[in-house]
Amino acid sequence: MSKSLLELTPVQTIACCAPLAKEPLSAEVAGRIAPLLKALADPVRLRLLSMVASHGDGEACVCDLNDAFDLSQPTISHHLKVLHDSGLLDREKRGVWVYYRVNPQALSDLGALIGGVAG
Amino acid sequence: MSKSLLELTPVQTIACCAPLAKEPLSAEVAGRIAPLLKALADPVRLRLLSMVASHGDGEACVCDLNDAFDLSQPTISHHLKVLHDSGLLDREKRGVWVYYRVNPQALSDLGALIGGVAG
DNA sequence: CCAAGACATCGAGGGATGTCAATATCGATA
DNA sequence: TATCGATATTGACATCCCTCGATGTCTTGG
Repeated sequence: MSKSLLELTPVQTIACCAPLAKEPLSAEVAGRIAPLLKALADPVRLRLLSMVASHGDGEACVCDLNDAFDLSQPTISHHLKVLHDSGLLDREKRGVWVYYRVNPQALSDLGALIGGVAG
Repeated sequence: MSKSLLELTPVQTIACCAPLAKEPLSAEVAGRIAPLLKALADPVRLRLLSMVASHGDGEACVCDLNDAFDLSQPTISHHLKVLHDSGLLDREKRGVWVYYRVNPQALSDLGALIGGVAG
C-alpha cells in the first residue's frame, strides 16, 4: 500500500482488498468499507440505486425518482446525496434538471468483495 | 413468485431476485435486503464476518473473536447475534464454547445481487 | 427584474443503533 | 451441590439516522 488510505474515497478503497472470506479485514479497511455498505443499507436507497442502475439511458432524472416514492422531495434529495457522497452515484446537472448515474466499477468491486469473486 | 416473501428469511430472499442493476427492486424486496446490508454495514461486524469466513477450519470460537477487539464481551456478543439473526452466520455450541461459521451461499448471493453477476 | 419550477440545505423531532456495566444462563468440574 | 468460566441478556445512555416543513439557490421564461 503505497498511499495512505486517508487519501482515498470510500469507493476507491474497495478496489484495494481481497474478498471478505479470503483474509481478515484490517480495522482500517473495515472502517472504510462500512460507510459504503451503510449507504446501501436502506430500502429507499436500494430502490433508488436500482432504479438509476437499471434505467435505459444509464441515468435517471431526479424528477422521475421523486414520483416513484411516497416521500417528501427533501427526503429523496437526502438519500441521493448519501449515495453520491459515498461514490456510488455520479451527478450531472443539465439545465434545470439533475441526472444521476451509477458508478459501475464501485458496484462490481463491492459485489466482488462480498461475494468472493476474484477482484 | 409463488410464495409470499413473508415466509422467507432475509438470507433466502436475496436468492430470489435479479441483480440490482438489471431491474428496479420492488419496495417489498428492498425492505428485505436492507436489513441484511445493515447487518454488514458496521466495521466491527465486517471484521467479525471476515475473521470467521477466512478462518482455517471455516469456523471461529467466540473466545478468539473477543480477544481481537478492544471492546467489551457483551458488545462482541451483540454483534455476533446481529450477524446470526440476519442469517449470515451459523451458530454451534460445543461444550462451553460457541463456534460461528459463515453461510457461504448468503455471501455469494448478496455479492451477486450487488455486483451484477448472474444469480 | 420578477416569478415559477427543480433541486438542495437547514433545523428539529422521534426512533434506531453501538456501547457498557450488571446480571443471567449454561456446561464442566471438584 | 457449589463454584468457575464462557457466553448471552438486560437496562441505560449517548449518538446517529430517517423524515418532515421551511427556506435557500439556481435556471428558465416573461
